[in-house]
Amino acid sequence: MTASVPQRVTLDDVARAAGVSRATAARALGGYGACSPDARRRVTAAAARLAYTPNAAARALVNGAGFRLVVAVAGSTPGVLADPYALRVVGSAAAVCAVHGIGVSAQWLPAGDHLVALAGDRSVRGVLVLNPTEQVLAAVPAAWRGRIAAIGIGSPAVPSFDVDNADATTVMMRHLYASGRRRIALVPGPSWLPCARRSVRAYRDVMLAAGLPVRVVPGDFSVTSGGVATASALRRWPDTDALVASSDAMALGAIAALHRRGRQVPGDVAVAGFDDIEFAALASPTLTTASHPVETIATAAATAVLDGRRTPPVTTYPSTLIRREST
Amino acid sequence: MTASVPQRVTLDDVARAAGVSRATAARALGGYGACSPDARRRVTAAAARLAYTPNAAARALVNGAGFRLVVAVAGSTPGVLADPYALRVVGSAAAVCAVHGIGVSAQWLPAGDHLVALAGDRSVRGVLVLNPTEQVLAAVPAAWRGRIAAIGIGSPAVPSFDVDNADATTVMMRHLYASGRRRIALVPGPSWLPCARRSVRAYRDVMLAAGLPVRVVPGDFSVTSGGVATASALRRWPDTDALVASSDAMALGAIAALHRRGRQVPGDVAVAGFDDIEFAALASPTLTTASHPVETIATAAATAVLDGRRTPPVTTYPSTLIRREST
DNA sequence: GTGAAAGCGCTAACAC
DNA sequence: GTGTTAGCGCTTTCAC
Repeated sequence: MTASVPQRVTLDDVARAAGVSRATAARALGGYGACSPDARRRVTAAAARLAYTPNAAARALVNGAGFRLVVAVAGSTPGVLADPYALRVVGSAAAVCAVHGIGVSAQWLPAGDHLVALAGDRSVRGVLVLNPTEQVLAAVPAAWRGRIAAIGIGSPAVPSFDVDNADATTVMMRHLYASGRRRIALVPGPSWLPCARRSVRAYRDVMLAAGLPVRVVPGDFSVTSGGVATASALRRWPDTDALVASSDAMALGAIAALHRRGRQVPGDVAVAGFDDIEFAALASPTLTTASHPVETIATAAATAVLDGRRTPPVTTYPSTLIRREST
Repeated sequence: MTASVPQRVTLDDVARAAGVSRATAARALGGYGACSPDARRRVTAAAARLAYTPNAAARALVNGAGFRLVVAVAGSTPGVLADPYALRVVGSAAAVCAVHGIGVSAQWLPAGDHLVALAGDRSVRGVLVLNPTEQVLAAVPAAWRGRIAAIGIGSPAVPSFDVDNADATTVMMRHLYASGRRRIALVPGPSWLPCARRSVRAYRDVMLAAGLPVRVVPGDFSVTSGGVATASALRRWPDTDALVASSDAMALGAIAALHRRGRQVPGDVAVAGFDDIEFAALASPTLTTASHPVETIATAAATAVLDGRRTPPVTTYPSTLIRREST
């Protein structure tokens, strides 16, 4: 260890060391304006030698770029911030931000118009909206194009990064059908969530095409709601022989509820989840589920916002069926 | 919704609205210099009316305070960033940061001297070190006092925020002893982790005081390591009648390993965990564990760093025994 | 008690 | 191709 607090190196120091003006140094480093190869070389060398790192605050101040990525989580309660799914997104974003020398802050998004306030905040470099609704996206100011991305559905102004949960649902339904299940109930996420409606649609399509009854009991992704939905499904349709839940938490809650009622899994009722969390493989029976590449999705979305590149309107990530004992 | 992109409100706007100078407005809002009660009232009212939020970039620039809180996670691989425990800390910090208008970035801390680089980075407002070792803390520059906190052990320069895992271990040991267990093995965290050594010490004290054999097989908090440690413990001490793990993940891994070997839980071997994660209550058998107020701890540590208040050298949070079926 | 003014480090017009 | 200059929004002396 040498100096405990290294002297801060500014652009002025670099310029002086390279024998040029500050503006030239900025151009050389930024690579935008005109600059002689020689000057560029000298500046680059000086910057490297002095271990120059630009002051992000000054940069943010002058060009209003902002210095934090906000992860805005839509949902009905502030508790959505503690959701494991949201945490994985925030964690991935925080790792991406570290590389850019900025940070991520997380906040609950009770309604779309809160996004407008963020747009007016100069400290905000960009926004990642988690689980947005059409209303939330409709509130996105046009000026935010390129500085916002959605994990969930998108809109013309907001590129979407999401798992292909319609396909995942279809694959899961076919798997259950192939293994002889016919009275299959779906426990999707809350009905206000567009991706939950996507799963319902995929489920309906398969069931109707097979001439089977449609049975949907919405949950909210939580363990508790999985138990409640299971109770409700069994009450309404006692002959149910399979339960497809849109989260592993709900599926695990469903298994617990079935066991409490003396039903065998998968003997009496097959149960499938979604996410492939670590404990899916530890449950008894081990849980059949579909993978959900949350970190990949969040990293891509954060990178797209921070790099400000043009992004396709929708990027879909595949989900893989993982067969275990519960089906 | 009115204007799509609200005009940014600056201190100048507030000052003008309140009919005072910018300096007075700053003093009134900051509450430091001299300021007449009347001016203060007018300024406060104007700020509220205009929904003024200070530009953190400008503030960071002028007083060099930085605009991100870095969560530095010590560990042997970058994978520690994806650990559920680290994610909960980052998530809590991100929520605290949102209130302050700044962000959090997360990075792996392979060695203590990486902290020195952070100290030289003016964009860094403060640091939260997760699971530090004595070596890591020894590398903390003195100038960082008040801008750094540890979740785990501390040092004279770094205040510590941590759960009382010595006490938690002792309480758990007494519980097992009281329920008749005598051949109790401990599966603590990795031996480089000071808090793991604390648990071991508490465990030894109880065992030695009771004249019982000391049996320790370290793990790394993961499900896998819980299984490996269990196999190792059963091989070395086949008469083991209880396993105390320092994480619920390891305990769940231990239960799975025991079941694979045909051992009953808790009939043959009692198993206890630590953390009280959601799935502890869903496992079969449901898992006896001890609570770990991670969010409370992380929020307190982040707040202490961001507020820059004087902090006691060590703040300890209690853990509660949660009795379930596995013991 | 209050205002004027300097300056944090950087970018971007604008002259030369 | 390069240097000069004017701010970005805020804090903080220093006069008054």
